[in-house]
Amino acid sequence: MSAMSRGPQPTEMADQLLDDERLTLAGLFAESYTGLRGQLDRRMLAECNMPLQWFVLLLRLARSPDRRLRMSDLADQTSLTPSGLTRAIDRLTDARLVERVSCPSDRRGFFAALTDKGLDRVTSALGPHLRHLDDGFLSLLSPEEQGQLAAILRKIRDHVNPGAARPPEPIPDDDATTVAAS
Amino acid sequence: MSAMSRGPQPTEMADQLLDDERLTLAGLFAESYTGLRGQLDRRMLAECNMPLQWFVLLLRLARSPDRRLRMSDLADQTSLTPSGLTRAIDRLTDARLVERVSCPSDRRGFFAALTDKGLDRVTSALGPHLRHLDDGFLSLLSPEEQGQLAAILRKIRDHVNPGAARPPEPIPDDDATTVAAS
DNA sequence: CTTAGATAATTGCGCACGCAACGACCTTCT
DNA sequence: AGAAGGTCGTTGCGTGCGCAATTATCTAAG
Repeated sequence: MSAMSRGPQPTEMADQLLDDERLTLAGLFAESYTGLRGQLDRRMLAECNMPLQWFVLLLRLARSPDRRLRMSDLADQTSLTPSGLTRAIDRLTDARLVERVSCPSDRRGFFAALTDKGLDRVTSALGPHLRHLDDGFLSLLSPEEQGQLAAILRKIRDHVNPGAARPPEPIPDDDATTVAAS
Repeated sequence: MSAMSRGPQPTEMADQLLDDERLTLAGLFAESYTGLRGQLDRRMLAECNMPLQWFVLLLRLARSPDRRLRMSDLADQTSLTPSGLTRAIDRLTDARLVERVSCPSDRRGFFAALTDKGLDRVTSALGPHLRHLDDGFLSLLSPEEQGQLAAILRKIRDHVNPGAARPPEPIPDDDATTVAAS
C-alpha cells in the first residue's frame, strides 16, 4: 500500500480506524456501565440514604465467612487501592456500620467486620437495590442474555483482576489457638 | 453475636437474597469495567502520555461532523455532568488540543472543536489504544461473543442514557471557514 | 541473632467529579 | 413589546480517589 511516500492523506487511514467496531464496543461498555452506576447510586442515596459504595462494601462483608474480610482482600475485590479502601472503611466505621478487628495471625493486618447495625442496613437495602437492578438493566435482558453477559463479564473480570476470583481464603478458626509459640 | 446459635432465623431470608444471582451479575459488571478502565487508563498514560479521559473526549470529537460538538451533546455522550465537562474541556484547551468556538445560532452555546494538534494526538494514540483493548478484553472473546456483548450493552445504554444514542444532530450547512478567526 | 527485603495498612498531597447556585440567553404566552 | 420560564454553560464548594512516601510487621538469608 502507501509506502513511506508522503503521497496519500494519512487521515484516511486514521478515519478508517476512527470507525473501528472495537471503539464502539468499548464506548458502549463505558456508557452503559457509567450510566447505570449513576442511576443506581442516585436511587440508593434517595431510598436507602447511603451511597452505592457503602452498600457494595457492606454487601461484600455480609457475603463473606464470619462477615469479615481482610482489608487487602476487600481492596482487591472492589477495584479500590489500599488507600481508597482505608478511607472508605474510615467512613463506614464512623457510621458504626463496620469495625476494624486486628488480625491475630498477622499484626500488620486488620479485618473489616460488619456490625449488627451494618448488617441491618445492608439487608434492608437489599430489596430496593434488587428492584433498581431490575429497573436499570435486568428487565431488558432475557434469561439467555443474562447468562451470556455473566459468562462474558466473568472472563473479563478474571483477566483484568485475577485476585478478585480467589477462593474464600484460609479459614479463621475461632477458638483455635494455633498461634503456636516459637 | 450468636456465633453458635443454630436454627431458623430472620437472617435466612436475607441470606438467600445475599446469594442472588443478580447481585453476582451486577458485581461482575462493576469489577470487569472498573478493572478494565484502570488498566486502559494506566497504559494510555504510560504510552501516550495522556489520561484515558482525554483520549475519549478527543475521539468523540474526531468522530463527529466537522470535528466539533456542542458542550451539552458531549456531556450527554460521556456521562459527565455539564460541570465536569466544563473542567475537562478547560484542561484540553489549556493543552491546545481543543478550542471553544461560540455557536452562531445560539449565543449561549459553545462547540468544543478539535485543533490540528488534538487530531494528531488522538490519531497517534489510536493504534496503541486498540492494542490495549485487544489485550484487555477483546482477545478473550469470540466474534460471536463480541456481537452478543455489543447487542446487550446497546440495550442497556439506550435505556440508562437515551440521549447518547441521538442522531448526529442537524448539521450546520455553513461554509467551513467559520473557525479561523481569533 | 542480625540484616535485608517484601507486605499490610495508613497518611499527605493533588486532582477530577457532582451538586447547587448563578448569569446569559432563548422561547413562549399574553 | 414585556414578563415568565426554560436551557446552556460556568463557578464555589465539598467529597472521594490514586500515587508516592511512611511505619510496623513478617519472612528469608547469612
